[in-house]
Amino acid sequence: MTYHPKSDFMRVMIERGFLADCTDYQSLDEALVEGVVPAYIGFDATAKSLHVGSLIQIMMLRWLQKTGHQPITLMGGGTTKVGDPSFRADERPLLTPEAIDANIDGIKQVFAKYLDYGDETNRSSSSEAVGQNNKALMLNNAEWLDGLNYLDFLRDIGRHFSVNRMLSFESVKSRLDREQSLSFLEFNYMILQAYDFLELNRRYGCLLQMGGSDQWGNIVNGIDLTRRVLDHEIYGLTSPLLTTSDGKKMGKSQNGAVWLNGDMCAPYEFWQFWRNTTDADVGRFLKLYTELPIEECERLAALEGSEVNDAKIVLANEVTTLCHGAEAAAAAEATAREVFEKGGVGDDLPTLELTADEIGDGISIVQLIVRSGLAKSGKEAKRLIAENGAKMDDAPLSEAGLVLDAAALSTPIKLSAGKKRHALVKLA
RNA sequence: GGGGAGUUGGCAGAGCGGUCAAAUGCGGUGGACUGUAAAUCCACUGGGGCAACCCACCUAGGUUCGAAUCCUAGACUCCCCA
Repeated sequence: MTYHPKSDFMRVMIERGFLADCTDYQSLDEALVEGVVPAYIGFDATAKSLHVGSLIQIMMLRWLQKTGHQPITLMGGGTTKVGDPSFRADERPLLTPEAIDANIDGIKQVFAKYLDYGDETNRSSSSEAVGQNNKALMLNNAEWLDGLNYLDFLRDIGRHFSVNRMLSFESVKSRLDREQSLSFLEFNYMILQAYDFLELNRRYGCLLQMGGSDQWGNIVNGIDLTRRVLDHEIYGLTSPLLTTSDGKKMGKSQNGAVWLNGDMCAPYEFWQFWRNTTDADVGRFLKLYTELPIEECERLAALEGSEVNDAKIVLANEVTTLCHGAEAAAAAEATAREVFEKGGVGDDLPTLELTADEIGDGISIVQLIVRSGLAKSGKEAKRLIAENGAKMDDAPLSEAGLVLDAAALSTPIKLSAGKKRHALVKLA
């Protein structure tokens, strides 16, 4: 990167590794110097929570606000009804409108922790707020997509799109090359997303759309459309698509996706995810996911040998603090130290509470392992036991048929799967 | 509208009447080595059940002593022609 930005925002993006590509570095940079730039990122409501894969976008919005600009979080209430086909091998199952609304409610919760939306009264404010402050805006594209009239839309918007060009986008090419079907419904997604950008520019003066590099095509479409319809020049900026250094997709743990909502991924598990970062990723992640000064990130990343573990603890603490608060981070760290350094138990371990009713005459150890989340199925639990990977209070379980009664559970027991995954079981 | 090909475990992809829960690769889990790292090596890896055992190769029927494999109908996908 030879470009030297004048704006704080661009400087941070470049320094910290957020920048994959930008449609026009210089003009965007100048706009950022001149005044408050409203910028948006869209989030589709395909699940009740976002996961760490979206954290990089959230951090971009946070930096945007920190450097004096206005973040707009756009919920895809309308677009989720269509489903983004970009770089996907198959069609997503269609979600019901109710499910989408419920997902949006879940997703919204997390943003309040990262962005300042101002007072309730300001939150839904319209154009009035724009340019006057940099309070974040929470919007939903269902607002303008739900009521669209098909023919009007085709005539006003559709005429600006060339199917030839749409087919040439990398995001759908692989799908077509693999001879997988791409429904007309999905094919329209990029038009709707482009229209979002147009509407956000028209209504809120939004100048910039950000997103992962998989969104490049969709973003560029919005820029082109806005130029044609409104003759406004607006910008796009993408972040690299993150994989860990060992080539895996960002954000998976043994229990699946690492969610940002606390009720779907406990702070302790969240903390563990970061604590287990691969050595090679520590520096990169510190810059992207924490707000520690660059020099500090680099110092920590340079630690040698087992000392990088200290850097990983800092990383876990910082990221967990942003997402769940300082208290939760401290509790997670305390539990981790207790469990891993002393081989004991900690309050923050995933805990399964059973009522006397549930136990009845006794409950099998296999069931306990499954219900505490250490195995996905009974078969898996039994396999674990057979391979000596399952432990109860640190003693290997040898008997898969073991049944525990209420008396055996009168004091909490610790179940372990391997060396790293632990859970507590106790009476409610 | 007509013709052809296909649908197999988390994914990719073999199998084409019994020895098939089903090759192989990826992914995942456990173990060894370590630093709660990476790389490497070893093992395991469809589901339910404490177990006996049961369910399972798109769906529903059928033929067979016996079907993922054959037949019929249906659903979905891809290709070619109009």
